[in-house]
Formats: sequence, structure tokens, C-alpha cells
Amino acid sequence: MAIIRNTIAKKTVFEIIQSNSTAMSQTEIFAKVNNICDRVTVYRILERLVKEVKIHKIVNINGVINYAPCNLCSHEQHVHHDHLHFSCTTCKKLTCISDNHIELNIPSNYKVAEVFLTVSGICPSCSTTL
Amino acid sequence: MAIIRNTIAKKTVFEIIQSNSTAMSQTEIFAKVNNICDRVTVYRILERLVKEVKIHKIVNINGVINYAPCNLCSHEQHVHHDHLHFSCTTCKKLTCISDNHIELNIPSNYKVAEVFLTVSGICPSCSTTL
DNA sequence: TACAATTATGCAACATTGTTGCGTTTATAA
DNA sequence: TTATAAACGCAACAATGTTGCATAATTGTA
Repeated sequence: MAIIRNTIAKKTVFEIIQSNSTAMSQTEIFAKVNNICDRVTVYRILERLVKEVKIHKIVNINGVINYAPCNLCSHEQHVHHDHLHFSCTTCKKLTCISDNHIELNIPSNYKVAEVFLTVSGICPSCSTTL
Repeated sequence: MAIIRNTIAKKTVFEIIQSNSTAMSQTEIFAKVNNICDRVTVYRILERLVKEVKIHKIVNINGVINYAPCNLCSHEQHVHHDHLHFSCTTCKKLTCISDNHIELNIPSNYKVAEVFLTVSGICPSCSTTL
């Protein structure tokens, strides 16, 4: 019955994710851990943090998986409701905007688990530099 | 000024995508072309078909890029509106459900290009086999 | 405090997905 | 029929993610 350990690497990874304003990919996270652990370990830590519902996975429009802390949303909302993410086509950053309540129009024989709502475009900091 | 050619490989790839009920990944498509062309060619054909707005790209919840024909939506809708996709966590298939009109609540300094709405869960055929 | 149990890690190797360069082939317009 | 640019094949590479296995480290318990 899986005892969860709070290792230095895990704490570090979690703090990195929490302190960043945008969602981060494994690559970005690994670049920030300063070699305190292996690349593979980062993957495994991310997996565990997702399972513990401390962070959540979001795919940006390029197909790169990003991770963000579960701050903006309660656990309940995270699992069942609507989360809006903005994926900037210029800087590639993925930002959690807010929760948006939307009405879905899905046939009843589909069992819905999560709703992913991602908007692509240009973020404020990229549009000001134009 | 780019003359578009309609090659056998391109026709084949397009027909494969059109005749399938769910969106397909490059891997699935390549498996069906029966070695009439190279793996790289499939990638390049897909790129062109996207540019010509004959198919569109959708990322499923695993980060795998899938392709679907632009049947369900007009060009206008495709670019600017809301498309609902269902990503089955069991069979990994991505299905175009319908267009859903949703009200977005995004700060005005974000410039919106496309809206991606993907719902994860269990599709009808996977839930009946349980 | 020491020990046992098992969680977490490192390393190496591999798998998958997608990209690039370059020389050759082929479709299309004239 | 031919010239030209689009499309292709091949090889090599890059990025991202996974697996197996031996070792290290954490935590509850004696």
C-alpha cells in the first residue's frame, strides 16, 4: 500500500513547477533541477505528482506535455470541470487562465472524465514586442 | 508560387484519412499506405494537406498528433470556432463529435487564434465491452 | 538507534515520433 | 516533348518518453 516519500528531488521539482507562472515541460523542468537527479527521475517524479493530484498534465498545441500546479482549481474541478489554457504560438508557453464553465453537447454514451480547453494565439508579452 | 501536385501518395493518404471514422496518427496512416511511399513522405504530405485546409491537426491527451478531415466544419469554423473532440483513454482513439459553441472568458490582451476542446473519457465501443 | 522493507534513484539501452539535407524522380504547364 | 519546380527516398539526426535492473535512501518499527 504505497508509502509516499518526500524526497529532495521531488520537493525540488514541485517547487519549480509551483513557482513558475506558466506550465512547464519535462525538458524545462529538468533544466532547472541543476542535476540533482537524473532525467528519468524527473519523469518518474512527474508521474507521481500527477497521481497524487498535486500537479496536472496539459498538452500544448504542439503535442508537448506540460505540467502545472493544481492551484487554480480544486480537486473536484480539476477532475470534472473546465480548465482554460492559453497556448502561445510565438513563445510556446502554456498559461493557465481561469476556470470557464462551458456547456457540453456530448452524446450520452460517451463517458466524460476530463475536459481540456486550450486556446491558441498570441500571449500579451509576445504581442507587445511586435 | 507553389503549384500543388496531386500525387498518388497524397491521394492515398487523403483517402485513408477521409474513410476513417476517427482521427488518425501518422503511425496509423503510414501503416495503411502499404509502403507506396516513405515514412518521411507521409509527414510531408500531412503537412501539405493541413496547409491546404483539407485535413486538420488535433492533439490527443497523450500528446500524439492526430489528423482528421475537415468535413465536420467549414473552413471559417475550423479556424475560428469550437470543435469538440473525444479522446478515449482506453482505445486511445480520437473522435470528432460536433461543433460546440462555447463562451470564452479570456482577458482581452490575449489574441485568440484557435480553440481546442477535447474531452477525455471512455467511448461507446469501449464501455460496452466492460 | 539499528534494521528491514520497499520506495526512489541512476544508468544504460531502447522505442517512438518528428525533422533536415541532399541528390533524384516525377508531375505539370508551356 | 521538354523545362522546371514540386515531390520523393534515403540516411542521419533530434527530441521526448519508456523499461529493466542493480543500488541507494527513507521510513516505520522493534
